[in-house]
Order: sequence, then C-alpha cells, then structure tokens
Amino acid sequence: MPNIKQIAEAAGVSVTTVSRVLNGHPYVSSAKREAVEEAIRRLNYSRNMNAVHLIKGMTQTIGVILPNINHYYFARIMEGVAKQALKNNYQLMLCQTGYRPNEERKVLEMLRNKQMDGLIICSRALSLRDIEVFADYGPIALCERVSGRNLSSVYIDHYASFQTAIRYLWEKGKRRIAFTIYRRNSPSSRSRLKAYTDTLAALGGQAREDWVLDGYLDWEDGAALVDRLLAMNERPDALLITGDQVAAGFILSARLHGIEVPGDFAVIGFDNQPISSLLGITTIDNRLSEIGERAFSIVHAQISGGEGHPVSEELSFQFIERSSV
Amino acid sequence: MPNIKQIAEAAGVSVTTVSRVLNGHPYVSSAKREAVEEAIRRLNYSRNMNAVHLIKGMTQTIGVILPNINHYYFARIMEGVAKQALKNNYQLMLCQTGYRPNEERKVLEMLRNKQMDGLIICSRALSLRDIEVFADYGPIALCERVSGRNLSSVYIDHYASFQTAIRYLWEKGKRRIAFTIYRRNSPSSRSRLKAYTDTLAALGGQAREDWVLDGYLDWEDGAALVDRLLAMNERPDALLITGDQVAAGFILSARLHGIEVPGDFAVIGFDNQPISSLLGITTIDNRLSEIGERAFSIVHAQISGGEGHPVSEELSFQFIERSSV
DNA sequence: CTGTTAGCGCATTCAT
DNA sequence: ATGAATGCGCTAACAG
Repeated sequence: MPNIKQIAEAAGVSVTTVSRVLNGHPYVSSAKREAVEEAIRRLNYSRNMNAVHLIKGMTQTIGVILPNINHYYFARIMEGVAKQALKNNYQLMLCQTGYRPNEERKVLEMLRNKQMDGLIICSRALSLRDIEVFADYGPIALCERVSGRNLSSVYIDHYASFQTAIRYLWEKGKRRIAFTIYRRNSPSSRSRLKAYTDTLAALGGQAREDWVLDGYLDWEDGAALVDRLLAMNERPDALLITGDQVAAGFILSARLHGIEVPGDFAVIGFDNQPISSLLGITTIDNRLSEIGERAFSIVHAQISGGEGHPVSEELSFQFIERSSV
Repeated sequence: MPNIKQIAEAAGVSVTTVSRVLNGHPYVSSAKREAVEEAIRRLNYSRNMNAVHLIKGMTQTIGVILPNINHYYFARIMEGVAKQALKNNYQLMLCQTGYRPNEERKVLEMLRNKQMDGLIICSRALSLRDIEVFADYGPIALCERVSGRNLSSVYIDHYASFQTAIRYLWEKGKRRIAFTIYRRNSPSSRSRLKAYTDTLAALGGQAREDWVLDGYLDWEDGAALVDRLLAMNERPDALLITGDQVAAGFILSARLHGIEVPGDFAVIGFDNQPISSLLGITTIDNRLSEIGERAFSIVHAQISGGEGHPVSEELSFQFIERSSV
C-alpha cells in the first residue's frame, strides 16, 4: 500500500496538497487536484486511518456496553444507536461483556486508550463511581436514570410506569399482585420494587416480599414461571412481567396447563415487543429504540461540541392496553 | 495525558525500557521495571492505542456486516461472534448497513483503511465479485456457501435442509407445499427455490411459482401471511417458513382466525428459536451461534497465522420434530 | 494557492 | 540489560 508521500511524488506535488484534496480542503487548484486524484486511482491508494486517529486524537468510534446482544431489549437499543451512528458517520464498537466487571473495565480502559471517543452503557455490573472516573476521557451515557454525576443519562421512569401498571390492575379489581424482574439489584429493579411497595401501600393493598420474583429474563423463564406459581400456597391474581418475551413464555406455557390469561392471572408485560401485539398482551412501551438513538446523539453532541455538562433526558413510557388484563 | 516519554523521564529510564515493561518483554531488571510501574501509576498513564495500531498496522478489531441487529437471526450470529471475540481479546465493529450497497462498501473500505483486521459478512447486498477485491486487505468470511473465491465461508446446506423438510411433509401426506422467504435473490433463497423445484419433481409433486412467497421477515409478516393464504383460490396444505418468528406470527394469527395448525396448514419453521419450542413448531436448527463463532475463529486464525487459503466450513443442520406438522 | 517541517505516541532495530 | 535513533502515515502550523 502506497502512502501519502508516494502519491505526492507521483502527482508532482507536496504531501500537504495531497492531504488537502484527501480532506476536501479549499485552496487547491483544480489542475493539482486532478493530478492527485489520478495518482490516487493509479496507485490504488487508501488512507491509513490509524495515522489519522493518532494525530487527531479521535477515532470516530463509540463503544456500546451490553450483557448480551441476543436479547430483544438490548438488540432494540442497539438498533437505535446504530441507526444514528450510520447517519452521523460514526463507528460502533460492540462490547458484549456479560455483566462481568472486568470486561466492563476493559471497555472503559479503551475510552482512556483513545480507541473510542465516547461510550454508551446499556446495562452494567460496575458501580457508577467506578464508571464516573472514566468520564474524564470521553462522554459516557447510561440507559438508566443517573443524576449528580459526570454522566449522561437517557431513561424511562420505571417507578412511574410500575405505578401506572399497578393502579391499572387495582382498578380492574386485582388485589394480589406479583411481579418478575431479572436482577434484583439492578437500578430499574430497585425503582420497581419501591413503586410496588409505595403504590400498594397507598392503595391499601399488600406488597408481599415472596411475590417479588427474580431471575426472569427470557422465553423459557416465562414458561418456568407457571410451575413456580402453581407451587405457591397463596397465588397472586395478577403479574407484572418485565419483558414481553417472558410474558409470552408464561402465557403460552400457561395455555398448555389449562390456565387462562387474564382469567386465572392477569398479565402486564413490558417493552411492547412484536410478540405482545400478537398475543394481545397489555404492555408498556419503553421506547428502547429511541433510548438508543438519544444516547448516541447525546454522546455525539458532547464529542463534537467540546464537552459541556452531562445531559439527563427522560422519555415518556406508553401504556398499551390490550387483552391480558 | 502523559506519553511514554514522560514516563521514561519520571522513571529515569529510556522510552525503550518503558515500552518493554508495557509489553511484558523480558530483559528488564526488576528495579527498573518497578520504577516504571510506579511512574505509570503516579502519572496515571495509559497507552495511546492509536499509535500502537499505526506502528503495528493492526487494530485487533474485526468488523461485522449485517442488515439489522434487531432480528433473531443476526443477533444470534452476532452473539456467537462476540463470544469468541471476548475470548480472544478482539474488538468488534458492528456495521448495521441495512442492505445498502454503499454502506457495505464503506465497511469494506475500512478494511483497506486498516481500521479492521478482518471482516465477517452475515448477509449482503453487494456481489461476491465486489467483495472479493477487498480480500487483499484482510481475511473475509461470509455466513453463506461460497466457493472458488478468495473468501472464507461458514454455512448450512440450505438445499439439503429444504429437501429434508419437503420430504418430511410429503411423507406426512402433504402434497400442496408452499414456502416463504425474505429476499428472493439472496443466495439462500436461490438454494431453497432449487431444492423446492428439484425435490417436488423427484417426488412427482408440483412446485408452483405462486407458492413461493417472498417478503416475509418478521412477526408481523407472519401474521399477514394468514390473509394472503385466505385470499388464494388454491391453498397450500403445508408451509415452509424461513424463520420461526414468521412461523410464530402466522400460527398465532391463524388461531385468531380459527385456522388450525397443523390441521389446516402444516408448518415447518427455521432457526429453532425459543418461540418455536413454546409453540411446538417443527423446525430446523441452523446453528446460528456456532456459525458466528466459527466465522470469528476462521478470520482470527487467518489474521494470526499469516493468511493461508480461505476456509470453507459446512455445519450440519438439525431437524427438530415437534407438533406443527 | 503551495511546500517545508515538525510532531502525534509508540515499537523496534542496532548498538553497547 | 539498556538506550539512541529511526520511522509508522498523516495533519497542520508556518512561511512563502
């Protein structure tokens, strides 16, 4: 592969002039411009972007941390991020770290290394304190509510969405409400647990610790939920299921057991996945794609606009009433 | 951010020595090694990887081209790729190009640019001829059958899998077999169409052009398929549906219309997605995650092992009999 | 409008 | 075991 110097020689100009046409700068006579373009074509030249990255101190790349790309929640966020990245001519580093703190640290280190200009964290194992340290090296946005830190944030109000869902169930006459989550200590789970407790207390209902069901992430977990409920002495009459694929797994498995939704259990799902529409699951649209798009745009704006303060942006969820309650 | 020279000064050694401890080389006295490590810690030094990439002519990054990450098929392949990337300490550039030739070209250009050391193409719009040109700049693997070119390939024999499915339907007494695909001119669709024609001809059945249904990619497409079938004068009695989410969309929508599977239409899906298990869909496991893993490993081996010839690797599909036929 | 020159930060001969 | 010097390929003052 030839370099810029060889192109300069071949075209009979200086490297500066080559660099200028490469970067579309003005002040190049069309004669020289054409000579350079001809040399580039003839020698099959292509710029070595690593040299550009070195000298500019930037890579036009942002990283995305997520536990697993093969899950609707993350793939949908990523889709939104990628859409904006394409539009803004940015590259994406996909970092599937499986909630392993050390892998997350390696990615943060890449920000420091200048392999990426900014970072989006869809979900995390590390503490905010550990993450914030790296904000000195480039803008970081999280897909969760964060405040009082040098970190940007795009989020849905999970507390309010849970409150909405619980009140809806209550109005429909449900008094025995349980809910499922994946990780008990995730930020969203904490908000939801608090909403569960607060809202039922306000309504005069009962928030039961043994009705907080964790470890539910995917289709098969939803299917397994049926057995767990059947084994209970005291069964709930309504379920909030955080993730429509879990809700779908539950509903489809329930049918096989002769259990009816909403008859035996009312169900509210989350994310408004395509499957929820097909099964008539009442759900809450968390606007995942837009979260991804906004996260990208915020990070991108901070990279371009010379930093500025971190941004916090709340997107409003949407309650979608169908027929599972 | 300090650079290697400042660390050298702070530690009272030369930059060479710093570089040596950075890269874990031998022949450094422990006294100097510790001095360097201390200086690194004290000045909060981090290597600028762009300089390393420039001088080494490599980036420890491979790119992945796919049309859309928010689809089971691609997310599952990507999961496999990412698993191996993590294990081998490689970075992944996710390039969601939406079947736009120009975007695919930009990614190929990045290979030439030395922004990535190799490339995996999950699905494509460009011709093999256009792609092959770039194999001079780094190993490229496609997730489809390719031969006689300077390109590696990991694939399932779609011809054989279709043949298997059609014969199975035939044995079950089905004589009016239709099938759905997404893109009519994709390589896999061509194989499938040929298998459809050949196999039915061999069995003495009828391959009908109007029973080749294209444009079916996702859940809602499956749901829409119901209407399309109902509008037909002559209806098939069996469907091969390439993608379990499409099959699921069809089955769930069919139920709402009082149509029975397998009673009115037998269905065979593809990919062995979790939903197929929940709905009892007979399907063909295309081993997507392993395709991703193998694609990564092949590209990685070629990068490390100084090229060598392109590799072609066929993975065997698995027919999974359930209750939709 | 054009060219000379000086780095960007690092790895790596080649001496010693 | 260590260091001086060279260069990876490019951009951007600066000087004309």
